[in-house]
Amino acid sequence: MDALPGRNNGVADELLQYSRSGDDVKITESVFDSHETIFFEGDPSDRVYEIVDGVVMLYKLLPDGRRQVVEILGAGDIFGMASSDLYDTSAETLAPATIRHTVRRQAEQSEGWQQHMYTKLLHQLEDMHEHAVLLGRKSAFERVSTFLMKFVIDRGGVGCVGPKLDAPDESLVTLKMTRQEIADYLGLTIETVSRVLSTMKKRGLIVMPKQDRILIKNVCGMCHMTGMHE
Amino acid sequence: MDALPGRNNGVADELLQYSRSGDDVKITESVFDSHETIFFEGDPSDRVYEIVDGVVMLYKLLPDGRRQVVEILGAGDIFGMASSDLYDTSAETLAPATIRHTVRRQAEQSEGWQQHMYTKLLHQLEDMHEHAVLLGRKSAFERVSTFLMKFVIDRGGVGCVGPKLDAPDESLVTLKMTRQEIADYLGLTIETVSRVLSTMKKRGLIVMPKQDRILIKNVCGMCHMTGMHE
DNA sequence: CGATCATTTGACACCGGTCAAGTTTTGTGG
DNA sequence: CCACAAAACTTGACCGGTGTCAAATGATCG
Repeated sequence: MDALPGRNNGVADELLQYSRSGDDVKITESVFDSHETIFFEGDPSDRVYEIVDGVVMLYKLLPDGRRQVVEILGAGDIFGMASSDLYDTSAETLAPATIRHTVRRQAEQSEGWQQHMYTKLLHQLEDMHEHAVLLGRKSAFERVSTFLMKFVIDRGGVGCVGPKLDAPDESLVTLKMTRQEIADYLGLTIETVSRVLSTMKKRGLIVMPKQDRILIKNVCGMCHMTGMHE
Repeated sequence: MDALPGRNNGVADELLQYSRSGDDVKITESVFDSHETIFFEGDPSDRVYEIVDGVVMLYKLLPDGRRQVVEILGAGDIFGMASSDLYDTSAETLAPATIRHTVRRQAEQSEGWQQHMYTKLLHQLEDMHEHAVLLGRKSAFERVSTFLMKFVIDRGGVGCVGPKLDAPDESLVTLKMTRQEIADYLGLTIETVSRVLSTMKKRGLIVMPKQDRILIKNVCGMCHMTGMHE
């Protein structure tokens, strides 16, 4: 999966910028492989993280093992803030990632940082609102369509320009999530995700040259299957 | 529905406290009846609101009318912040409410306000994570149980003390939402909510002296049906 | 090339949605 | 306070979309 389009995939300099107000603030940059755990739900929330590059998912587990992926974050996004002294989710990379971290207490003492967080958290909250609609009210087909559209840049949003006329309206999406992770994000089972993709293939809506490459043949058509248009 | 337990139901003085940094900041306090709309999704997001008293829901609609209630807010909670210049949800009172508002641009210019928002938004985000688990992974029975437990103060949380032994572990909940609103919050239909409550009644888990009064006969037992314990 | 894991596909069950009555509650006017 | 209408809620019958379980197929990596 490529970094999510839409906002701040630029240089990740927020921690650097805002943590300097203290005296000996240490910023550490680490490289993670794909599917490495950064922290677990319930761990002491003593660090905040910023994604320089890569993809990270936040998820929660129920005691019987059911999992819900609650957020998918990309370059420029920040995570690890917590309202208690424990993380409320686990964090795991979905793709190789470069991630900076610093001490949460220090970051939070910086006024500028908290102001920056205001913007970041608002975005995250609005994304969660949208995702709640998906989880609570959309069919399996609509969920997968919405998911695929997330990775099509500059399309499907409020200011969607629509397809260029008399040109194929295609877009190639490269997934960096397994079917299980997609299912856990969309509130479905792995089998349902697979079946929906197969149906889309059968109907000529997508082509799948590899399991993790999906060519959307008609972006505008796909967009109208998300339940969000018309 | 009573104000949600758990955090900041005290005096709502945040707007007052933090908006004073500008010179002629105007704070307006209004009284709303039950089921009055405060703003609609897509309206210009020029005000921020603080609940002094009452209950407010935020919801989103799909074009075909499907509705998802994404947040339920009580005294001390703040809403109307937006990352764009349009509200991403509609806001409507669930109970008679006293609500303060001020100009968003003015509030956001206040450093202290943004810092305060950091804490507020973190809480809201964590609530949304929890709600995503409910919407994505819980059965109808678990959803309704979880919903009812929201209104039982000091129980079911991480530090749950459990029931007092040799005493009935009861709790009376007064709902301020219609079945339709509960359904739209839990991602169910009105009929399913009704059926689950009837089943709980049949099993002696609850007593319903009125449609909006639910006496939980065994809080600890109810808590174990939320899917969150063992 | 074989072992292992991920994905797809099939058969079937069942939870929760849909549609359609009933029933209870609420609100209004006399 | 009652009569009536309207709204909210409950209940039943039925069905369809997803989940479950199992097997087959395809991908990946020594």
